Amino acid sequence: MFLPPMSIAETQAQKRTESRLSLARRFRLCEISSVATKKANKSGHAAGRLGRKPMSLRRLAEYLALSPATVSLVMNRSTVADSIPQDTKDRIFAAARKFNYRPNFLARSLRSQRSFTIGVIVPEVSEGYSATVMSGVEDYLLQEGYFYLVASHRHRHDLIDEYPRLFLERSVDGLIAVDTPWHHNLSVPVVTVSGHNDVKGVINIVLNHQRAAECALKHLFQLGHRQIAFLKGQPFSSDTEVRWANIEKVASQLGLSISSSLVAQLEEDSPSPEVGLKATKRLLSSHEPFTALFAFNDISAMGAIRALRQAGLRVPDDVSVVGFDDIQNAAYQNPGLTTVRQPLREMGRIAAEILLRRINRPGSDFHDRRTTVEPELILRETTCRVPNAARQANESKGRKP
Amino acid sequence: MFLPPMSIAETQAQKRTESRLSLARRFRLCEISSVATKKANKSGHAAGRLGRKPMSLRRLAEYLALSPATVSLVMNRSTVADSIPQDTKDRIFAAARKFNYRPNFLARSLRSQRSFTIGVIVPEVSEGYSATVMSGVEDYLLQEGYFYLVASHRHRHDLIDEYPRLFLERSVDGLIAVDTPWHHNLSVPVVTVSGHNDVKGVINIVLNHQRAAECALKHLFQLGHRQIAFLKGQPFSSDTEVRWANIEKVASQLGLSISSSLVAQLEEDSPSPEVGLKATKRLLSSHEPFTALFAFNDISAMGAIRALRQAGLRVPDDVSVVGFDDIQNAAYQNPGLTTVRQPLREMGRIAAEILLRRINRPGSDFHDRRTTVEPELILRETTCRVPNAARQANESKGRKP
DNA sequence: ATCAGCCACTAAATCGGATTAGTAAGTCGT
DNA sequence: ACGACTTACTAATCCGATTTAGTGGCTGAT
Repeated sequence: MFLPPMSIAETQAQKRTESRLSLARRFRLCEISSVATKKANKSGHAAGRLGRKPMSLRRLAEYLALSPATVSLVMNRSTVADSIPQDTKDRIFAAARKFNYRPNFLARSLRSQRSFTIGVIVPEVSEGYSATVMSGVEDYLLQEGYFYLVASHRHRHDLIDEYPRLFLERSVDGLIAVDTPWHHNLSVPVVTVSGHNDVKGVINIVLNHQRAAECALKHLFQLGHRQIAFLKGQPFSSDTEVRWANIEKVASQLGLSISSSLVAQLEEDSPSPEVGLKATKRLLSSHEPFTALFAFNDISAMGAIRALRQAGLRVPDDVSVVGFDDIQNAAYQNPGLTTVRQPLREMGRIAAEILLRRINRPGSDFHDRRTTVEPELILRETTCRVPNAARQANESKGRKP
Repeated sequence: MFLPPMSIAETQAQKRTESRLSLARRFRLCEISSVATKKANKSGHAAGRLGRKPMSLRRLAEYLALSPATVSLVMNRSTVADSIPQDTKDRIFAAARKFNYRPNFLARSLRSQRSFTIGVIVPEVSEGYSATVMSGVEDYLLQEGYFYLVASHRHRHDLIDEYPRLFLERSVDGLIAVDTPWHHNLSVPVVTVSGHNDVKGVINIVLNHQRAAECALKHLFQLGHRQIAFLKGQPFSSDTEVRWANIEKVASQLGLSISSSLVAQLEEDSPSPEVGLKATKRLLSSHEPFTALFAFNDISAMGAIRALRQAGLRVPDDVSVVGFDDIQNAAYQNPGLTTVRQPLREMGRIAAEILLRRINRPGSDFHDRRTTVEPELILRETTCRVPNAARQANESKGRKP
């Protein structure tokens, strides 16, 4: 038996939703301690004040003239404490409240071998993609009484290797890796978001990339675009290859041919649109005409738009642009960016949910190694029907072969 | 004596920069363990593999036919171990490497009362401001061998109260609060970033808001703008009041009068430019003319630009816009956003640095309760000289009173 | 009368390492 | 030859909980 009170209640009413209970559990803690601190403050900064050591189980037991064992069992609502009369229990709770007793987390974790902490490894916290996923992860974790440690590897291989080790050393109960290549086989459950390496025991949360490619390409196709340029992701991004494979697949299904000189790979490791700008310039320098561009993400799409503008092309009149991700302010670009939305927050939430499930019921869930979420095309203002001149050119081109 | 080896080296060479040492320390750990895992893997998935329990101090001591005390002292390079002959030490290190021994963090922390973990509380992880600050915080912390827990309060007062408590319960060594109103007086060091409440014992990292106001207003003033509209921050944002006070101060120094109908306060709690859009619409509905707008942040500036466009006004030709923060893609707006840059990453780094200093040398540093960083005006394309018609109107207006 | 069973607890081991106070054996000086 | 010092360690306590295996006293059934 471990973690906050209510364990009994949980066993008894296991059918009720877990999150409900966790909320209740958190609320209780909160209520108890806020009442306690108020009292403490009134009675002349008793506890919780700088310098004063927090109440320990032993001292609480001494005060109550009981053994630490009894107090612990009662506080944790262990079944072993069933035989303890209600008024003893009440005395214990009252004393705990009075001294604002909170069990030492480290001691507990040491004993129970559970830290209620998980590690999250991302390329870079300040970047929108990771940050949004984290936000979803956090949402679920905190609700369930877990906390998380974060580390950004910034695509350095040594750090990608080292951080998981450091996390394990700190006894995390599990790990979530976001957009990070994963080869480890660790002793704790791992869930990856947009990880595409098939390591056994690791569950992946991935986007339906086939559908994503369809969203974007069908849309452009229907608008009459046939000469489409692409910004392909950086080699280190774990989505790059799958996404590209699906683009090729869908393109061939649509009968679209992809010209290799209309594909530019993003290169630098930077969260700036600059990366997209440079790639698009390379695209433009090939002088092969195109009427639409499908970017690897919204950030690079923004850079692409700038490059196109600088080259005297209008967006969308001359070139339509489709982004990917639907980051926070994609809607507020000028013009508003048409993009393939990834439900990033949800992906984070799901990752956290699956991870906790695996932590709490080890052994199960080994079947669905992959969980897929669906993209959505968000129509805004960077795409339009291919201009007449271009269309004619396209059509005649289409007729020739 | 605690934390990774090298403590002795640290004492001996205390004059050398600390970060250097920490890096060295981390490198050593890294080197040792990677070598060890390689060996382990070669000799048939010995340790580190799923299921196998990690080596403990006791078992290591047994293997060496020494007491745990000896091994601990040697591993920690305690001065007490000075008298132990080098070959015994070598045997110990060799064995530790062989079995990939890593001391249990929880046990250590429990004993030494230090968790080498700090808590970071932010309004919302996925929002650019907090995320960028966190990135700076992380940078410094991980370099120094610390990890951090994160919690987003989303401006809910109950969570702002509760999370610090939960952090303390988890024995964090210190706390960083980003853009969060702070009234607590906790038992661990606290550093706030853009916190403006003067709680004793809490150090604030703040922007030089006077200079920031000067940057923006002087710039607009020099371009001839006299009728300037303002988007004031949400009441819950801890920068709102200071910033506004400084704007008023600088405006009066410049002889600029601020018309109350040209001030709109941001209202909703959302990271979307929508908030700025709405406020700007309110501004426009007053029908009082203005030639420039100074937004509370870049996000709201983006919304403002959209609102202006929708009202048929051109940016910057009809209305100049200045943002605040210089977030990631402010440069890639169309047109590029002129803004007052806050060195957010640096603020995070500094916060972490000061926090660790206070943790490691308690009692000192109580003097400088406030550390100020400097803003910088980033000129881009959303500001220009006030148009002729407006200038004439301004001038005649200026002459009248 | 006796034995089973319950009640209300508690002693003691455990988690894994840090640290202080010692101790036994050997060396050195006088 | 004896005390002082050094060398090379170790025993024991502590950090603050959790948890198992009891234990003594009392009740009720046979």
